[in-house]
Amino acid sequence: MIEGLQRNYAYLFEDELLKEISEIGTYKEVPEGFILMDIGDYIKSMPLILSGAIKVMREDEKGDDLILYFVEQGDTCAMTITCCMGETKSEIRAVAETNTRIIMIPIQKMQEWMHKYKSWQSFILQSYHERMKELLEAVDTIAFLKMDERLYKYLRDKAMVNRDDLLKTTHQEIAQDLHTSRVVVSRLLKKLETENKIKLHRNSIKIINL
Amino acid sequence: MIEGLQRNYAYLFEDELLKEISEIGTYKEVPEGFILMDIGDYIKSMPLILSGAIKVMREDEKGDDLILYFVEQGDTCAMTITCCMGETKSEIRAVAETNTRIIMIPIQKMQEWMHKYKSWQSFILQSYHERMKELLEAVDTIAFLKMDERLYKYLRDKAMVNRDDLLKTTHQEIAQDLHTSRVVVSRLLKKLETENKIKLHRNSIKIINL
DNA sequence: TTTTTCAAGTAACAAATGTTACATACTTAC
DNA sequence: GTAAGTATGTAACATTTGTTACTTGAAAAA
Repeated sequence: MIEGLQRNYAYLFEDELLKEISEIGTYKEVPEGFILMDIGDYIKSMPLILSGAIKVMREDEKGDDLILYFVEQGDTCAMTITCCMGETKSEIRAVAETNTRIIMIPIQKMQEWMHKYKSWQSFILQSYHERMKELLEAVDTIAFLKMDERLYKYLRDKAMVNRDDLLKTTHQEIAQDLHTSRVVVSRLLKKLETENKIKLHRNSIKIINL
Repeated sequence: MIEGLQRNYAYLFEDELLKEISEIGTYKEVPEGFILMDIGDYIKSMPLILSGAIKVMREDEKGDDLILYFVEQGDTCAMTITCCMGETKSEIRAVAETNTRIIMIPIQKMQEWMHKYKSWQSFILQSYHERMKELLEAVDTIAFLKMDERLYKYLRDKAMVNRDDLLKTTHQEIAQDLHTSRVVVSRLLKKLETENKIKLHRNSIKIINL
């Protein structure tokens, strides 16, 4: 368990804190598609990602989704911090994009360490900063890009966190993530194919020149 | 100077911290339209709002704006905290929506107080939480609402922070805030008027049943 | 008063996105 | 094998949003 911790967090945290994390945190492996946190959940622990990736989603009144961003190893979910601090409900849904290994830290420790370890405090504040920036990037994408650009960006981001330029997915799933319809996605994917940016297959999409 | 501080922050901070704030912070009055912070600026102090309101904006590659949210008295700009902590550039533009009174806190103190005062640490984290929530609400608005709904929400929000149901503004200004065109705004305003939600005049808009 | 400037109204059209309906082809279950 | 289910392709059309161009009317300047 401690090896993934070493690899991703050793340069961030002092040894004593790393030791505490490995003693107190609970190691967890979750499969692709696993819902780590849902909208309205009360959060009692925060995840440190050892490997894999997490998809952060927002939901509209009708229950339809919209992807905000992906979070990768070495990161945590800043919305969790927010929720833990304020003891409020989650505003987002976090879904494992790939098989993912995490360490869960209970919120009491999280708060305790804020005072005890300067590196932990920096990490928490830094995480907030990162997530704020990602949220702003999500705003840019949604507000300023047209759907074909959003789609291409989504495919590239997804390929990136999956470390694979061949995406196993369907047009329907993509449409759900982008909060649009399957027909629109098919149409724009076809366009991207004629532009030689992707290659379409059944149940998969290959990204050219990732 | 200390009176606005008392009114908005006395219940949040211990007396000693309030005293430090009033000694160290610099009082500032800025007029409507004043740019408190621009994209790319290096931030050396953070503002505590005593009265008034601030409009937080994002910019696209072409230099066109988009409003994210309004910040009111009793709040601070969480993006500032972010920037101060990380010593990075501002990601947003902050413009005084009304005449606004603020206290500026230099970043050294800001960090020092994080360790010294528990109430300050809570305030900072709480501010992050609030701003994160507002950003998510902005995402909802941009991603899930149609332009007429966004427009109506904008008008109501603007009336709220101005504490006036008669808005002094032009269609052009609204279009810039919503990242659309004047013609679109005029069209939808007309529609809102026929729905008896607003009343249009030259250079002003009256909100019915605010 | 006359002229100029600015805000707003509106028509006509273009582009982007969303919707419905159906065809086709691949995969899986039987 | 055949049948059923699923993914994709595509046409036709509706709606929303963006753009251009021009008009009207109010306010400000001359």
